[in-house]
Amino acid sequence: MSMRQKGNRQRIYCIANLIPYGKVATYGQIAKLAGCNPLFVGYALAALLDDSDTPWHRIVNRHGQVSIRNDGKPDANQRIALQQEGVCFNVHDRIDLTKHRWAGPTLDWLVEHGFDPINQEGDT
DNA sequence: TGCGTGACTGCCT
DNA sequence: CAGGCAGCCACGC
Repeated sequence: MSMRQKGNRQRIYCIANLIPYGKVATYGQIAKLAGCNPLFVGYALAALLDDSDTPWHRIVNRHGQVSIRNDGKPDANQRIALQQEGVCFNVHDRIDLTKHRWAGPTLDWLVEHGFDPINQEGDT
């Protein structure tokens, strides 16, 4: 696996790359999958370049809103990119996570890539 | 070589 | 019900 990197960032990127078109994931969701704090997810994505293959624009905060950068305002381009994928924003500039939230990778994928399935909420 | 920065979330008071 | 605090990886200068 190319994910043998000890850094959680590589994991975060790998998971982020799985987010399908028209779907969004939260920092906490990615964090739990990667086995690290949500804070690191933000840190990791902040280091991504605009030309990165990682669909970082599909990752929003737990309020369903576009993340706010150190500029003091959300990246309008992120919202536009999401809207182009069919993601709708509410009156409060929020995404309906109950409709657009990514269900997450399959258990097979987790095992295939050496992730810890036990860490996931496999409750019934 | 060491320190500060950097896109968040959940629990406690 | 709302606000504040703690968590701890990787990169640049």
